[in-house]
Amino acid sequence: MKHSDPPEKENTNNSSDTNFIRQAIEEDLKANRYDGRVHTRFPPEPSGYLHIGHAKAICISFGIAEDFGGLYNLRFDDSNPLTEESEYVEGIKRDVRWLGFDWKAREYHASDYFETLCEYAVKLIEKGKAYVCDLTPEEMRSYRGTLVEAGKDSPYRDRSIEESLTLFRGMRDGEFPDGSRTLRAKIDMSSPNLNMRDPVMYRILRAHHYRQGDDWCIYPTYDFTHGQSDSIEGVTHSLCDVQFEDHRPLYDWFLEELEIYQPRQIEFARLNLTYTVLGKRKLKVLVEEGHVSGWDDPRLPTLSGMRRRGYTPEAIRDFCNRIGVSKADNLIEMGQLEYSIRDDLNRRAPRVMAVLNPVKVIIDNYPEGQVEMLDAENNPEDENAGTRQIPFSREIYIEREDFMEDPPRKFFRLAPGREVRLKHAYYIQCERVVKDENGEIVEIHCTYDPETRGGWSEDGRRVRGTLHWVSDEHALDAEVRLYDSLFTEREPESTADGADWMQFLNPNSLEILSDCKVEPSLVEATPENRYQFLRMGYFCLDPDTSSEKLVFNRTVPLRDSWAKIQRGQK
RNA sequence: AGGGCGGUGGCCAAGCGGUAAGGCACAGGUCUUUGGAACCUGCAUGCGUAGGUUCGAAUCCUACCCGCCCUGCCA
Repeated sequence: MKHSDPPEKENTNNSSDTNFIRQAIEEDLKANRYDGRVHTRFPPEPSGYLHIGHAKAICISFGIAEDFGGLYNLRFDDSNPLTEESEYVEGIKRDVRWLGFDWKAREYHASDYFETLCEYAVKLIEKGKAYVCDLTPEEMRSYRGTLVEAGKDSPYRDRSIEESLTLFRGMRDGEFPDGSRTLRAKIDMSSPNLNMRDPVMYRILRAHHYRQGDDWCIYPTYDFTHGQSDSIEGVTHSLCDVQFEDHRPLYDWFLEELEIYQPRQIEFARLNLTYTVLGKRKLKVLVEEGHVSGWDDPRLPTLSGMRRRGYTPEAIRDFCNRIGVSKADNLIEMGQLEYSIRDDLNRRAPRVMAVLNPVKVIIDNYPEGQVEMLDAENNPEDENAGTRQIPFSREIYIEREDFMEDPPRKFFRLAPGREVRLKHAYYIQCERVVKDENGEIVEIHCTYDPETRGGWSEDGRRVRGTLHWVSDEHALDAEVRLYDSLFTEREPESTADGADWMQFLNPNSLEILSDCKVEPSLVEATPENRYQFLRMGYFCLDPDTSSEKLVFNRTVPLRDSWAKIQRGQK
């Protein structure tokens, strides 16, 4: 792989082209450190689904490789048979592919290196750098020492090489019970870096591995697997979370003692997002305890949830580019993510009309039984999007909140005596309202001006408000699901009083509107299509849709300066 | 308390000894057949604090303060 040109800038509004990792790689290239190669990897454990934090990591590792004309691997770090399943590897692959990355044939599994890893272990034993230890887990913990006190050498530490070799073979051959012995690296029990205090390399564990079946009863630990896997794959730059900074000396120690190829590890800060949680274990709790409907619940920051909600891969990648890369702790505001999805969908999503909280409008002077087909542009941001025809008739629905009997100043919508424009249709003026016995408005009677077809008048009359609407007779019924943040706290995991994050679950994170009216063109909607419901936000069809019922998810509302004005008036 | 890593506006983030980029948010305004979008303007005499070096410091030095991570046979 020959490197020549600096990374291309695909977006000038980001700092990704100058981040410290790219700088380090440029320097390595200049120094010809890896023969001009750039080869990265993304190493998930198949024990859960990917979330937006993983998307950041993927965009960094794969994005850098792409920009430098290098290669990238997708490797499953599957050294713990207790938590891993094929279902997750399939889910992860689907999500990475959806994000738009193609790892070609470079799909690897650390479990495929088990035999090699075993040979590595034997080599370290032979060098006197590893030993079989008979300490129980409790004993090992007490021998380890504390953050401030050195640990003590295990009584088995000076066992002969031959004995350790025999014992390790016995471990592998299933001669000892689970957990009875471990293979440990012989490093330094007094190291201030706890990872260097004779870490465990192998454990005895009779568990079925989703790929290796029952071939093994010993499994390597992550620390004895990860670095060597990168080495075996010829990875040049192992980009990871800052939490592994402390492990780097250990990985380097293994690689040096093993005398094998050594990649360069560079750490960056993981993503944190306001009003949600991103820990894999926490997401699992939410799913397993039924607080959400599944891993793809649209309220979750999982990629499958975001996909179902209507997020596009382009928006997610744009977001990842915009937030930058550094080592400092960060908490990105949800608004940043919303900006990226709105920016993308504004340009691409066709506009349609849908009334979420319908109230009937009767146009008294419109001929009964008449139907007109009106031209409507599909997307004012895209000249090539074309137009469609929408039916107009005497009885229509408008948004309940677009009418007020006694409106405040600055309310530019429908009210008694007021004239507004029906988008793509006519000007209408409110004449009177009909209420039911509870005082609820059931009908708004209006008159229309036939001279304003298309929503325009020759006389230069100015109309401030424009409403969306759907024709009663032609409308499709739909359910619309509105989402709010999953948590009520900006940082549910670290509030001032240290309360448990679960208590901040937002009870109103899902609002179901079951009596919505949408324009007829939406019969053709599929979950892949995203729409702007005019003035309401961006929506997409949910897979829960059946032949009886259309179901839409609100991806994100439009920015709403009217809501802001209202807030200011209160 | 030991080790590792951080601290630049409300949230991110450039900056690499020559006098604080950019984005999001926010505030005004223009325009508008979406109260959307777009466009314009404003938004750090200041870079955790205190000293020092220098003609010149966010950048170098010293001390201190604060935050995060590390005591699984999880990854």
